[in-house]
Amino acid sequence: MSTKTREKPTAAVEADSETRERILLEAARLFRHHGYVATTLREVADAAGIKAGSIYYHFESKEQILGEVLDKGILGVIDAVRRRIEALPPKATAREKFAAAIEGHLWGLLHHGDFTSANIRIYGQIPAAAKNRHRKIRREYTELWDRLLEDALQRGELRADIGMTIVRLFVIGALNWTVEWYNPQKGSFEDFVKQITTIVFDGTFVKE
Amino acid sequence: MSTKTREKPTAAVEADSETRERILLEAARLFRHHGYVATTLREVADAAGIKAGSIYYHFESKEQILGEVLDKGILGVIDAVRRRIEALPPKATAREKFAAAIEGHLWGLLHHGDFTSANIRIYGQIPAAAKNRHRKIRREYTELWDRLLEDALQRGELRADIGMTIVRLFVIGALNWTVEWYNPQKGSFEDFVKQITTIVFDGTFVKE
DNA sequence: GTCTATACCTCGATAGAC
DNA sequence: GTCTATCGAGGTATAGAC
Repeated sequence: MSTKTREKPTAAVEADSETRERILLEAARLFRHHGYVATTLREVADAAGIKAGSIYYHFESKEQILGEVLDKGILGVIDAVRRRIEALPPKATAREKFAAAIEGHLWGLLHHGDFTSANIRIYGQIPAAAKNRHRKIRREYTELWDRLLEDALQRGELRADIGMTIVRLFVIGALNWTVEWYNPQKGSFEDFVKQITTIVFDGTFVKE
Repeated sequence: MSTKTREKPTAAVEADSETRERILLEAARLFRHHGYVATTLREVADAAGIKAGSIYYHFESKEQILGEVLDKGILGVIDAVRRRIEALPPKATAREKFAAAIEGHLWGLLHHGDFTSANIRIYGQIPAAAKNRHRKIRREYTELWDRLLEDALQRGELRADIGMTIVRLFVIGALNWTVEWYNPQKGSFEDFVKQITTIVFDGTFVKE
């Protein structure tokens, strides 16, 4: 009984348990479609195949679940954008960098749809405490875009007759909202990105 | 006691009472910032300067208040767009019509900020019954934009290499989201409209 | 690690006085 | 037309068995 075979050290890595992940996944989906307050922990538990009380073994509170859902939403996007920009050759143009950022943003956004949509939809409505925690990470992300725009402006690639801040707010807002209407059954993702990128760079109307 | 002076006929016009309007206004503001479910009728009553029970003299239920808030949000926008398009001379170009629609949309949107933002933020999260009532009016509005785009395409003013539906979804989504970040203290409304319109028509980057 | 049972709270809505 | 008082339902969170 003492020297039993312990084949795998099972590495004390407290890898996220499967149940815990399922709770987050279902919470994101329900937050997205019904809102944070309207979603009950009984619903989340039900969707995850457990009972409500069991949630508290994995999380301290409903608000903690909210926090992790919000994190997953934005971190997935940021990561995708950073990767694509870093993968570019050093002498890439501002336009190429900007295109990489758009593609990364859309990929991260649509790839984690429930998390990103939940983030976008409910961010304006969450408790102030949860909002404060996320303000910093959001600001870092906008600064990343501002650096891209600043670069493009100095190289003469960005239009100079529109405020940089308006461009950033308009573009990120427009990209974010695509998660509300994007339909993967109406064409490939690559094609979708191409069209959105074209609109952002060159607009929707024929040059006068 | 019978023939008492009744000076003003007070016109049986059941004009929206002041209290009723105040309830809608505060409800819109609270729905916008906290969501529909998170907002309690006690909060609404408090903000409107009455007690919770009194709300039921003016409305049958919380959901009825929601319906009227959603209506005000979208009807104000539709009305502003229609007016501006109808005010154009008959031989206006598609570009001029589209610009008028953008200006009207932004004006209606930002002029009724609490109602339109509440509409946009919570539409994805309201009870199915409330959603169904509004689907029709939303569809009529998108058809209005589709006619503008169809016209522009046939006249060769709209780019032909981007799907019309994508353009409509992207543009309306982008415009709607401006209510989340527009700051009237950072320039005039006219200037704002001009910049947004330029981006939509001609994009953000210098022509290659 | 998940269950049942339940404490405690606040919600939307109603009834009836004024 | 607004008030106070209250009902029944359903929320988050906890305690303790298994």
